[in-house]
Amino acid sequence: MMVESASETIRSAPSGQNGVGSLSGQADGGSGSGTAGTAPAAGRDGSGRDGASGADSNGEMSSTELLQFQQQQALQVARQFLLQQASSLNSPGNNDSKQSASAVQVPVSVAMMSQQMLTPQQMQQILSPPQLQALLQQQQALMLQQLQEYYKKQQEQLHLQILTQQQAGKQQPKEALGNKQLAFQQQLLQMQQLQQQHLLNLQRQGLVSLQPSQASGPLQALPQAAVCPTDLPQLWKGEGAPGQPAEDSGRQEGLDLASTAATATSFASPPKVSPPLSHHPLPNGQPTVLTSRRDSSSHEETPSSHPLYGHGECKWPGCETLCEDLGQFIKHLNTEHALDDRSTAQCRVQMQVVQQLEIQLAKESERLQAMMAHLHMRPSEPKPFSQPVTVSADPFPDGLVHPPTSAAAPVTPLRPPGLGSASLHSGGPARRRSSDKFCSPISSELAQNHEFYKNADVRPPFTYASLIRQAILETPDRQLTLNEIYNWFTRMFAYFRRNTATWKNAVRHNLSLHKCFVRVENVKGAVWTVDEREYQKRRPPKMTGSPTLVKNMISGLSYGALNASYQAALAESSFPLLSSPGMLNPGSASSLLPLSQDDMGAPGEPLPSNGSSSPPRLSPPQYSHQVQVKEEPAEAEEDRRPGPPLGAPNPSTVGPPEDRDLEEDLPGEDMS
DNA sequence: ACCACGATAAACACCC
DNA sequence: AGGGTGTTTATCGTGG
Repeated sequence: MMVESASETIRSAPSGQNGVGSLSGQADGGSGSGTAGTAPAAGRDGSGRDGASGADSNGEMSSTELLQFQQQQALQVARQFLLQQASSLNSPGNNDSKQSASAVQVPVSVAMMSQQMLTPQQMQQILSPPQLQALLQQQQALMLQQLQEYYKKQQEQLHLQILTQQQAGKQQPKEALGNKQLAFQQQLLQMQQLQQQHLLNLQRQGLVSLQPSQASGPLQALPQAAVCPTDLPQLWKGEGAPGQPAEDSGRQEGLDLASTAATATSFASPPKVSPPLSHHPLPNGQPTVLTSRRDSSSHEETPSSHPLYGHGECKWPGCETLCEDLGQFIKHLNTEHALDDRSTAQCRVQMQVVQQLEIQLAKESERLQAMMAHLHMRPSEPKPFSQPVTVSADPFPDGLVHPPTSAAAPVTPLRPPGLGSASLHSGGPARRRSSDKFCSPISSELAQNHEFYKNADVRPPFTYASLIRQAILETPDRQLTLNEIYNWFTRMFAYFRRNTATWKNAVRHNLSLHKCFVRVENVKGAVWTVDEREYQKRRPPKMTGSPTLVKNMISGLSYGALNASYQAALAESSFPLLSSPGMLNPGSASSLLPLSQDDMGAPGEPLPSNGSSSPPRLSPPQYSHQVQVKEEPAEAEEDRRPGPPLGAPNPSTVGPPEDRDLEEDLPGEDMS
């Protein structure tokens, strides 16, 4: 109890009287084993950067400095994105608890209102790892876009400066001019290199901070792929090679540039393009460069515009602060919208808004097409559901769980991270019982996100019962001692490396409470086994994917009007999964062959329509592969078939369970 | 409002 | 005595 008090604030709820929030509570409170929680450190500083506005001492800003300034701005924005993301991913507890208070008080746009109570942690819980990953990717993508814009502008400016200088230079000695041009071109080159490095680093940082300990985890590949490094160069290329400035592109901005350039009197300042710009990503994601370098933050009317700045006011969601000029705005941006939970949350919300809008757009487009087709306005190729649908529908229909890692990557910006039909809901905290009902099969989900859970301090979206069961089923002989169960928890989930007292108690509680867990006296003491039938019985075979369910699933993301059609879309796409007949009677098979249903996982787990017989429920290959490779070879395999238990009595046939079996024989049927 | 569930906390018993 | 293990009860929040 007191434990939470310290950290409990996490939940937006000011009145967190209830222990609910304690999930992470003790975690951060206690210096606890910050095994995974490297992020906390990273999280904080974000805002620390400013200061030294006067660094320029000269009062004049060289073009180089201008560039640096802009780069810094851009990078800072990017950094914030990444840091926020990373820190929130890594140490929800630490981070959030501290700042949740502020997170709530922010006025936000209408859209955000609905979400404003979602703290990063909640987001975490709401979103499943793949979703989080997708989010991250999207953020990165967005960020990169921003960066690219910045860079583009910088380049344009540079070119313009060169041009204007050329003209102005008529009065100057040619040599000087030539030098200047050279210098500029060099700068340009350097800048471009820097850009690439920055971007790469940023990406890497995002990854690193996301998975500090996993240099080569599957996750890592994901974001990179998502951001698609290859895109960047292309984009940059589009801007014109260093040697050949894209003069045209620069024209438009030339106006303001010219004016601003005028302010920057000393044009020819030595190309001191900061070589010091070491881009070594710090472990905590703090680019030294950004913080250390004198930061321009203030004075200087930076010529270029800012996506968040328009009509003299800050366009940050919910913020309409008036800023006279860009410089002021930048200042404002850095102070008011620095790295903190609030910004993070807002950012995420914004992303979701965008995503949902995109989905909505796709949906509406589809509808339009259909309408037009119907009206014979044009031959419509009823192209299968476009992006959103495929997205939401694909999670595991074929059992081919797209590798959370790689699959997410291809996900274009359209991929609604939070929309995987099955995962959305599930993302929620373990306590959400709905999670169990229609989230992906725990085993497959686990297999997919094994690394994620293992390293990220995120609470798995499964119930204790599911987890315990999974732990037990993962073993060859399907039985575990309590301690082994504990170990499995800690081994598999970073989250459970923390509040041990709490969850261990919960585990014991669950073991005792649920009939599905059977204690069997063994030579080596007592072991716990799973009575599949009981397990399946536990829950109502009710989740037919009713619209309401789906609705609820996304209710957390409600976006007013958007919702209606969006939900409809989602529902549509989800139904195939949720309503599959197989789900109605998942127990049938399992009741007979408790062991064969490895991933029956949560009963509610959406299973491919094959119901009982067909094996390809969920990509066996993947599942077994992952697990095998990572942790316990063979176990996974065993899962799927009544594999010959090694030596130990088959749990399902062990005494006690047997009795129970007799008692209730046809659970499956009864249910419906 | 009611109920089922799940999470959490805590008291208690038993055993080593 | 103390810790690990089990059991049980109570409370709370969520969601149907």
